[in-house]
Amino acid sequence: MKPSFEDLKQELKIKNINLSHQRLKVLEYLAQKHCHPTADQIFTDLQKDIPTLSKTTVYNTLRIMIDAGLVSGITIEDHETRYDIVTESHGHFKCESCGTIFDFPIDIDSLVPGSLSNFKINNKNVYFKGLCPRCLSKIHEIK
Amino acid sequence: MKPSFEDLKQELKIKNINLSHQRLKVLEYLAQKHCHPTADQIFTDLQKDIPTLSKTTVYNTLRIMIDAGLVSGITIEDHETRYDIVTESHGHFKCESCGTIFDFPIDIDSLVPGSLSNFKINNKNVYFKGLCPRCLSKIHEIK
DNA sequence: TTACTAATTTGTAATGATTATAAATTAGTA
DNA sequence: TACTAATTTATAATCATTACAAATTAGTAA
Repeated sequence: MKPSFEDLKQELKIKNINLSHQRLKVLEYLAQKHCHPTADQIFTDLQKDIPTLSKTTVYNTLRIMIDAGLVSGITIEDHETRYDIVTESHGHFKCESCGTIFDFPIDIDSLVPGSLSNFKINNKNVYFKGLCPRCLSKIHEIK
Repeated sequence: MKPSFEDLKQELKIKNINLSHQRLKVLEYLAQKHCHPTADQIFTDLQKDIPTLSKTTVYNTLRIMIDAGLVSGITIEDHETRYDIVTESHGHFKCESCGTIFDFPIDIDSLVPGSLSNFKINNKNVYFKGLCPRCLSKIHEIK
């Protein structure tokens, strides 16, 4: 269950982060679209609302949100980071054909291996790669 | 258990990939050092043996090995790929302080979630981030 | 060996995401 | 209203990776 935009605004206030117009728009975008956008996608879409928007601001804002723990950045190859409102434990599946990222439920906490008992684990990630149902069916059509 | 350098050479022969000097050196490096090096680390170290080595060759060779299924490239943030001889299922832990990557045993196959039943999964990855024991003890020393 | 062809390597330049920097703008406050 | 700090913006820099084309090397058949 994703936190609502209102919840997120609350969080920022608590952490003493100013709620500027640009920051709110970026956060709203992430809260509403659950599509794991790249920084560039966020920039391009928000530019329609905020014509003066700068890409640097998008990057700055994402950094601030990540540091505040509201947003996570995930990298699944392709040297492009995708951003996501932080939610409960889930895995990511990236389609190698269309690039879409899908969430899937997984109990990552049950994964804790005994061999890391002396490590401080801050962050756990599970990601799979392959083909999504839509791209699979396209391949069948071609054949 | 990592495959031996001889096993890997065998694999390449079977796949009809020429065993050039440069390719063998890259493969040998990965088979001997289990340190998940970056392309740049491989290049810098091998340059001592092969002064004429080009970084492009390192990238080319890694691409060929990945396509052949002998090597895997992992990206854990930081927009730098690290390379690794493909072995049985294991997770990766990256220390956020020193950057070292540690392997840990984990049964990734048991993770298959029912919600991905219509997806074709080619690749499964588990990575954690945090602090390794050595960096943890350094922090304690400072305090 | 020699000559020819294909594969490989190399160096340089291009790409593209991200970051650094500093000036311009905006917000907050007394 | 004036001042200060925070934020945004535009531009340039960085850095891993890729594209490309020339140079080298290897493989093979005469």
